[in-house]
Amino acid sequence: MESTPSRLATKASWLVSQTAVHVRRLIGDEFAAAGSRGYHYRVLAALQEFGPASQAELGRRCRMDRSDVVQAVTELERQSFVERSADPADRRRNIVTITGAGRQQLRRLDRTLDTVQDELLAPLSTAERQTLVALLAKVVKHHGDTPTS
Amino acid sequence: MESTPSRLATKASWLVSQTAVHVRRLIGDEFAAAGSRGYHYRVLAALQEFGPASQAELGRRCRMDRSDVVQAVTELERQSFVERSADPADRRRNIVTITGAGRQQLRRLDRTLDTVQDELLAPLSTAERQTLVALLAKVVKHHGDTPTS
DNA sequence: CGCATCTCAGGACAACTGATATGA
DNA sequence: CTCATATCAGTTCTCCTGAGATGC
Repeated sequence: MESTPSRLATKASWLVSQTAVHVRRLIGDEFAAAGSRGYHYRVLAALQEFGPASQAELGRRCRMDRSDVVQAVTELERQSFVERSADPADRRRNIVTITGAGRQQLRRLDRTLDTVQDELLAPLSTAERQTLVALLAKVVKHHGDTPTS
Repeated sequence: MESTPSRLATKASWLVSQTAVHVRRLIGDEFAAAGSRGYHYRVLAALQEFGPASQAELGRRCRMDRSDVVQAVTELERQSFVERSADPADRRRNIVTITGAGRQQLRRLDRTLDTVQDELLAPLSTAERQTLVALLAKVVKHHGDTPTS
């Protein structure tokens, strides 16, 4: 059995990327079977938690590009998971609202994520899982508060 | 300031993916400026550490698809960072060898990765960094030993 | 024959860029 | 005029699939 170069095995960047690969592998098929993908989940989750929002708002909350929001909302609209309506107060904006079916889809995707969480962190103890999540949250928060733009 | 949905902020899958985004942002431009990308680094690192290898072998070590190895090696060959030669013992195989220029490029990319490592883990203490790397290594190892194929 | 290797063509996803139109 | 919003078209990167040609 060939082993991974040791210089890679000790680098956080490699480990993070590889872990992300496993996440995508675990989630990918399940989400696809549900007719969704990562972008859809993010949008639905933001709408559920913060209520109706403009697309620009969604982009900032979900850390998605404006153009990807357009596409995701269009697809979600086609699936009747969200609704787009003009904002009377600002006619540039679309107000995006989650529907009942959208909430149901979100619950379904949420269950998938919980299952994946367990599979992904299978080799870790409960304490280790909490530690990992806390450390990653710290890293994400730090770089999230110092955005590229 | 809009905040991220809390259901995302506690999920390991989201945190891992977002961290991977930051990794790619930090590495991306630097690697591109050096005329390389992640796949190139992996191949060079494997060659440096284990010596000349066939492309199939490189694929297994770097966790890369066979078809991506072909492309990466072709590009590295064009940059004179590796050399391809037929294996006299098995004429199906190409023996890929790293060149002097390739070793130099690898050192350059390695320095970049070290810098990125520091930036990425900036908000963590030394002990926390070690913990994070250890936990991620555990996860990657677990899922690596249980491959999809 | 089965099996491994290399190669090519192309798809899916996430992230991103630039240009354009419109309205505050 | 400046700025924000929405949209469209297109690129890059990684990961992955299927098919073909060749050689063990």
